[in-house]
Amino acid sequence: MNTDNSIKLINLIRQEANNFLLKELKKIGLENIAPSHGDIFFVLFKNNELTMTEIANKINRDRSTVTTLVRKLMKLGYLDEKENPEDRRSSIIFLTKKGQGLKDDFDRISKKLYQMEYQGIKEEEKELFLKLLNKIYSNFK
Amino acid sequence: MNTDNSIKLINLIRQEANNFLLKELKKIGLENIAPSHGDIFFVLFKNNELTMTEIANKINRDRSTVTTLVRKLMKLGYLDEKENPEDRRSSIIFLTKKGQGLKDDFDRISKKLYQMEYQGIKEEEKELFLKLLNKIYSNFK
DNA sequence: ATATAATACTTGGATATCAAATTAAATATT
DNA sequence: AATATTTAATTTGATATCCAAGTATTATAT
Repeated sequence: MNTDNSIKLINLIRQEANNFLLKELKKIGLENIAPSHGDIFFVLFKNNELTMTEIANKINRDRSTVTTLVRKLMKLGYLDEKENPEDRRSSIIFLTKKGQGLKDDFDRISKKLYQMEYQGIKEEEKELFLKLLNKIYSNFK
Repeated sequence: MNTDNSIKLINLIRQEANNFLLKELKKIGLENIAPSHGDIFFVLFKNNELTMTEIANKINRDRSTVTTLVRKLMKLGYLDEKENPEDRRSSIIFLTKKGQGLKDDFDRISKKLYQMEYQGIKEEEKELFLKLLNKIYSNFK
């Protein structure tokens, strides 16, 4: 066999993980939301303040995409922006109180996701799996 | 550590694999094409004739999505349809000569993709990797 | 000091995608 | 046989996404 179905499986796993996350986000009141919105929360929990371009780089999306994603989260009251004193072309995006309030939920959901993912998989298998994912990713870059 | 970045890596690998495929498809004259279009070719190489619903199930897309994807490939001359004698609601989709002509290219590209993916990875590692992908997928379903 | 280039972001246009509604045909129920 | 339900496909409407083009600001080069 020259080929296998690993890429197909990767696509399927991604879909299932996304569906899981969307369902969990819905439970905490985040509706009509894409996984990319979730990614934005994650990078802001970690970094507090970021420009549009920084967010785009961290979540691997086009800047114009991030514009619309962030605008939506602003409209919903989870994010806000302020002037960047160092560069008037850009503004700084940050979490509002309402946005910060979701951190515990996100941590919990994230934990649940990985518990589900690795159910019945031994620690050393998991480590090899991660090693191989990293290797494969670098093979493609 | 409760969590890792495996899902993120899976997303990144998927993106890179998609980009690779889009680039390769462009080389053989298939432009403005999505990976899902490629998936349709693959299932038709394997099955010759399929209804819209059958294609949708095999490529894991909504039927309305498949409608537009197939219409596009028809307009480009790669696919055609004929009446389904068993059910007048549905029609049967099949590859034209032009579409069939892409089979060798697809096989070559597919081979190239997996060679790139598994570069520097031992056979037994690859097998465990596939086992784990299957396990993880079933964990999510 | 001024022109040019680079950067940050937005806008506009296109497509993939899905969900919900619609239409038509096949199947099941009464 | 008449009606109801299910199914196949499409249409409609919405959003995520990208790319290309545009605007404004900052950095660099002449």
